[in-house]
Amino acid sequence: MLDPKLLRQDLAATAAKLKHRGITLDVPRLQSLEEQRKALQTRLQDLQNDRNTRSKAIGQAKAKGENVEPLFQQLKELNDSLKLTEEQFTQIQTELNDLLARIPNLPHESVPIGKSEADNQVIRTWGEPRKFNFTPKDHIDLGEKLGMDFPAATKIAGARFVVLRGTLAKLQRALIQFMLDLHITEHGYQEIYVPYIANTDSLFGTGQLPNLKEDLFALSGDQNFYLIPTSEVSVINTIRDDILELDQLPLKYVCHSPCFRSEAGSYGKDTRGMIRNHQFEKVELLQIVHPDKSYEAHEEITRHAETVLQRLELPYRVVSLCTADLGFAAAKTYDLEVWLPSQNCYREISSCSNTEAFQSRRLKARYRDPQTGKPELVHTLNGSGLAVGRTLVALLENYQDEDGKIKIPSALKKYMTLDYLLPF
RNA sequence: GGAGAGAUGGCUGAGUGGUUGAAAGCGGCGGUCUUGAAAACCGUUGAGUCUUUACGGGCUCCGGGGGUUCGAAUCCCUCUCUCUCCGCCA
Repeated sequence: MLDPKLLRQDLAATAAKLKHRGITLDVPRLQSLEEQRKALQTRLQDLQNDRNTRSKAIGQAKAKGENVEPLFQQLKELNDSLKLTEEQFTQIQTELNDLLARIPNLPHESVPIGKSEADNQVIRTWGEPRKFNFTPKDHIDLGEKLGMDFPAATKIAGARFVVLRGTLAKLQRALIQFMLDLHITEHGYQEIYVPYIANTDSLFGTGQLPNLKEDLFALSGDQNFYLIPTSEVSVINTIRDDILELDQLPLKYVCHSPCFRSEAGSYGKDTRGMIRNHQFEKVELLQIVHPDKSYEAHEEITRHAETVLQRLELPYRVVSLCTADLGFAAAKTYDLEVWLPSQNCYREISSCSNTEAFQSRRLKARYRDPQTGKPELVHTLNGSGLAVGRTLVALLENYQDEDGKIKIPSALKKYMTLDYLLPF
């Protein structure tokens, strides 16, 4: 959520920044709502003040044994107009809040301005795409002979799921272990295990609700539960409503979890294979930091995710998403894109974002400033380190040989204890 | 699933319709004393929000939501969560 003060004091400038994201603020409506809010709130509070002092007076009069009947009558009348004002105020406030809750974060000044993903900026490229002396197969063809079973998954659940068997399932597990160990022992993250189901407060806090409801799997029943689309939801919500001490910062968590996404609106995109599934494994990096440190942390978290690809010797590039391509909560995002030989292009495998105070404001997640003694909003960051399903895809495609064997990169040897995945 | 007990500030914990945003203790911060420290003593110490250039002032908040009342932490309804006992269970 944006700071409501921005919309009061700096509405024109804020609207201009959102324009770069392709968002048009209804400025006249916001202005009018804000004016009404202000007038109603002032009136309401005056009336409440009046009621409070008069009620206290009744208490005092009663204690002295005076006749309080006339006072009652006055207050009843006052209460009528108070009730009316309260209703009007609540209505305006709700309308304003609903509007505010749907406004995305403002892009950081360093974010390239653009109209579509075509305007994303390549920051750096690592590694050389391998030259094949045969036509490389895609992961679906390769996987078919390695234990990747889509028909079985379709029977169980439907499209956009996968069953993995044998060494391929083990390879996925090895990737998870490898990533966790790397981030824990070399990058200083604490491992954390969390629920994969979250309530509406949590999903509002990280920004999936109300705007991105369509992307979520909702559970039936009267509890308003959702499957998490990323462990970011669960991990970041551990600090909801908290006031942290300064010396607790930064908090750095690494979390492996499955992620569940409805992929509504992506019909026809990546329908085959493991690129875009309803359920996938992810190792996620989270940081909760002092506001002055968040851009430093953003570079760091990106480097941490890159390290995974470097150790696996997978060519990739880092892309700074332009204003039009930023996610709802992000002020700035670097995507990591890995080379996929079958598609002859780079594909997203990680997304590292600084949400600044956008999430923490929704969450009321704060730290105490020792100078002033006052609570201040923390900044939150998230980065995939990495999406495991897509890493598996990249591994198969980049490490294949002409016979469909897959070489295991040396970084994984300790977890796999074999040199090749062999087709059967 | 059955029976019962709870949810109050950073923590422990009192409060039961009226000057209670809340006793007391602990913790935190400031001070006195001391060469320094401890102890003791004194003071101070919740969050959010509105308004104001500021000083200040107001409003809201005692798990969430709703209700009764001139007035609710306190009474009623409801939901959530926690604890104890029984049953079931990976």
